[in-house]
Amino acid sequence: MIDQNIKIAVDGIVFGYEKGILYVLAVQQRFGKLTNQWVLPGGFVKDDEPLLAAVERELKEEAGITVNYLEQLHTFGDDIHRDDRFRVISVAYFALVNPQNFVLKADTDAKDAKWFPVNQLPALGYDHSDMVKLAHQRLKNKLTYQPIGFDLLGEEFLFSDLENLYCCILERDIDRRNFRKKILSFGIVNETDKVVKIGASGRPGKLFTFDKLKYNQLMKENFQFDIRFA
Amino acid sequence: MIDQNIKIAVDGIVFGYEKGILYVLAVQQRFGKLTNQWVLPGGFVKDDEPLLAAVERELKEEAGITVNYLEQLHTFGDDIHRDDRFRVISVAYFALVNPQNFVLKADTDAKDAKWFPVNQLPALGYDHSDMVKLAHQRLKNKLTYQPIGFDLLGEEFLFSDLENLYCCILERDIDRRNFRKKILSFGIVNETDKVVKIGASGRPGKLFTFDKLKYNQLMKENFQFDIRFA
DNA sequence: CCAAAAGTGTTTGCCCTACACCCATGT
DNA sequence: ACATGGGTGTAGGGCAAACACTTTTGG
Repeated sequence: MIDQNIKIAVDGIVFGYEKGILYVLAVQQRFGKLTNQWVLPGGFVKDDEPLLAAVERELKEEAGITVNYLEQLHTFGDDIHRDDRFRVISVAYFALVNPQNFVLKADTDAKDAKWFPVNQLPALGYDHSDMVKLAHQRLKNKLTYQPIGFDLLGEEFLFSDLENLYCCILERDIDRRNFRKKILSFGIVNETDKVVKIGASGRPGKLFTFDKLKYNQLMKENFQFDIRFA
Repeated sequence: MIDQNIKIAVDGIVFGYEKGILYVLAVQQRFGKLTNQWVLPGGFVKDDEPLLAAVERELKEEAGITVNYLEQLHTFGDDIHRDDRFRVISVAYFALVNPQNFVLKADTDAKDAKWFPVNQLPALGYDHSDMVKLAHQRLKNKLTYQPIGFDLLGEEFLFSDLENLYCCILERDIDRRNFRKKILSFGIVNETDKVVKIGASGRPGKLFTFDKLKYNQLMKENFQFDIRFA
């Protein structure tokens, strides 16, 4: 048996989007040296637990959520003192969720769980602020070449929601007509016959749904999703 | 202290390119159950060793090489029996090297170290074949949006080398004129005044060098490297 | 003079960009 | 009727794609 004394943890950077604001989920620690400090949800991996299962469990336990999209981001293990108790290597996961689907609840190790606007995030414990920075970059990049924006929206959404999401995350203006034209040309959203009105006034808009099956089909045929606007 | 009994390892997927063929580095195990089995270079992380340092050390020890490019690829830890002795999580690294820079030598744990053409790679031990597949995909993708092809070539190279590298890795034909035009338009390669002739006949070609400084400068100014040809 | 590889411009068509007005609803 | 947000078409320019001949060297 190898003599090695390193512990392994997972952490989740969970993004949520609502009404023009991008949020990140953080939890407040209840125990240990960093009590009351805000950190990312996460924890140690169990001996017989796959990494993915570990993140999913932690997100459930610490904040009561189940995500729409989850992928491995990066493993943090170059700073051997990133946790000052003992050596911990953390596998960070990038996740997307529609915040409206959940009421946050902190049950196990977390005192509190809360959404923070990305741009008003307090300094987090450990190297978690770096993780958020990296994940935020990944989100920006990935949004342009993979249809992950839909995982931040509900099942049904207005075109303006989608457009605002892109504007907000990519931090630039988008031409409404060109955007709609492009998305529709992909053929991966379906128009429903429902119309809704959001604010107090204004014309109601049609609801759309993302057609994941169609997207998967297209991917097999060398389709390339790509949104890049000036 | 947390009760956890998981070991952590690193593995390297090292690509080399020479004369129209893409190679991967593998080593033959000298000890243990998988003796004589080909696997990727790698090994356990030391308690006080950053992950990056661990891969670099293993590549040096097991094959005597130092790479041009190294980045984290993915952490393999979902299959809890990927190593059947005990639970091991492996952080896989993606690396590029110019094979002409090194004579492979296997000194420590490895019986032998050898370059295999990617398309004629034997089945590797553990889940290392999956790692190679993933790394190969990463290489193909990254080649189109980051100038990492240069890390597979020597300091000086012919334009035809670069072109063939792209052809070979992306597995499609490239129009020589359009390719040269595009690369030159980026302004990230410099023409030297040297000319060399490769085969027995044919017109000698000019040597070029990659201008990394210029590239880094351009990156700060919102430059986007991008090679995608029909 | 023939074979082999390097070097070089132009035309065409498509897609991205830019841009402004009408429509449906609530107050 | 006005304010608010939804919905729509077109013209021009730039860039990528397609394409073939000349040059230099060795045998």
